[in-house]
Amino acid sequence: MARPVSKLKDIEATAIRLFASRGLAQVTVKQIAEHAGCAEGSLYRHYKSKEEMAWALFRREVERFGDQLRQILQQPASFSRRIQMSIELFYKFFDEDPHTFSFVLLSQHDFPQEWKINKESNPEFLVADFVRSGIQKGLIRKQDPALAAAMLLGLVLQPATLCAKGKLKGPLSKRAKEIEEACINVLGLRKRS
Amino acid sequence: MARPVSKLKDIEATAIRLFASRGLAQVTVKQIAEHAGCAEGSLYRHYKSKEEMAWALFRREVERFGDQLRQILQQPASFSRRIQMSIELFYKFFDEDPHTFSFVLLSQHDFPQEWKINKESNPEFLVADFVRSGIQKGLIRKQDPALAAAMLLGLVLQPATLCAKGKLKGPLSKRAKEIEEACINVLGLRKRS
DNA sequence: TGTACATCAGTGAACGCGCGTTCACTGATGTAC
DNA sequence: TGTACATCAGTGAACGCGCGTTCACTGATGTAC
Repeated sequence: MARPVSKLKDIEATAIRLFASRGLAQVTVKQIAEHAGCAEGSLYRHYKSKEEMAWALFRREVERFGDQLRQILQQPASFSRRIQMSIELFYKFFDEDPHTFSFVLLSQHDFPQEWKINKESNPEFLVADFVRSGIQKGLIRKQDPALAAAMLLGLVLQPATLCAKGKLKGPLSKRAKEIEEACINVLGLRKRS
Repeated sequence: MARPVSKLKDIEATAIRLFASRGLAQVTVKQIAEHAGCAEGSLYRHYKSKEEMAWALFRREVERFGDQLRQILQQPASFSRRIQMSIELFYKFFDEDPHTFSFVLLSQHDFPQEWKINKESNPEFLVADFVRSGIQKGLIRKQDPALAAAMLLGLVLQPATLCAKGKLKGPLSKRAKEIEEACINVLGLRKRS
């Protein structure tokens, strides 16, 4: 029999919600405790510091997404089909849990230690590898994989970011088709691949 | 005869440099003063607070860029030519003053008051208007202008952001050609326009 | 030209608030025997 | 089954550091007459 469920989940969910809406630096431990309905000290039963908690949450969520992205990109489906599924995955994540996704998108620049994320689970690396393999197999136009990956990321992330800030109307899943097409155009996908 | 040049320029340049490399919240007034070679109190001769200074610098730089972008987009040149010039402008700004540009790119999410930027000088609005006019004149594929503008921004900003973080090799101006092509593909520019 | 005053940027010690963090205590639960 | 002890999450008052900001003072320059 496990111990009764702790307040950890409440604290984490609250922190993510507040971080997403106000930004890391503008959220105090006191506020997290108040909104989560617990004492300020509780946070320190689970994390060494506020900073460590934020980083742990960020990393966990990026890797959770990255793991699923890797599975999709490694499937034996066609190139364009894998692009389609990736974008659908992305927007499913976003629409299902906008708070978490906003948190990740808006606070990425607060974590200089980002590179510590496992390479296998890092979306940036995964996309670059995917592009590289596409070029190598002659499926897409010859180009710099790093730059192409950056452009793809921008194409997908920027609408999501504006959505998170309330500047673009959701849900994002409605936009998947258009963005997918843009990705294919940018990569210069040859027909029938 | 004007008063001798104050330390204002030093303070601003130093602040921008530090903000760009460590992030707004991680930079203290003490550090700015030390690196600028003046007393902590000096900052308050020119700005009400650290926060106000950061916002003023951010706004000034965005509007400075926006003003030039507007001039380009309003020129009587062809649609694709205006895209080309816009991207060149963007990367010229970046390459000429990477600190300032990194500061703007990396700290955008720290300013919820961003909407206060004059509409005429706000790159986001300008791009959306440009797309709208292109659709109206039948020069590009019919599409949601807000989404298309978001994608264009992402296409241009993401490589710059990765560059600012040292994840993509510069100078960006070398990449202008490829990114320009991507923009044209995304918009679905009809031939001879 | 000289004198008196106003203005303003710079100084740096001092201040005090707000914040993240600590810690002694509590009570609930698991474990050993 | 009962008893004694260990473990652990939660509590909230207290702490103290670091930070942004203030303020009385200085000296340089501009202005009035």
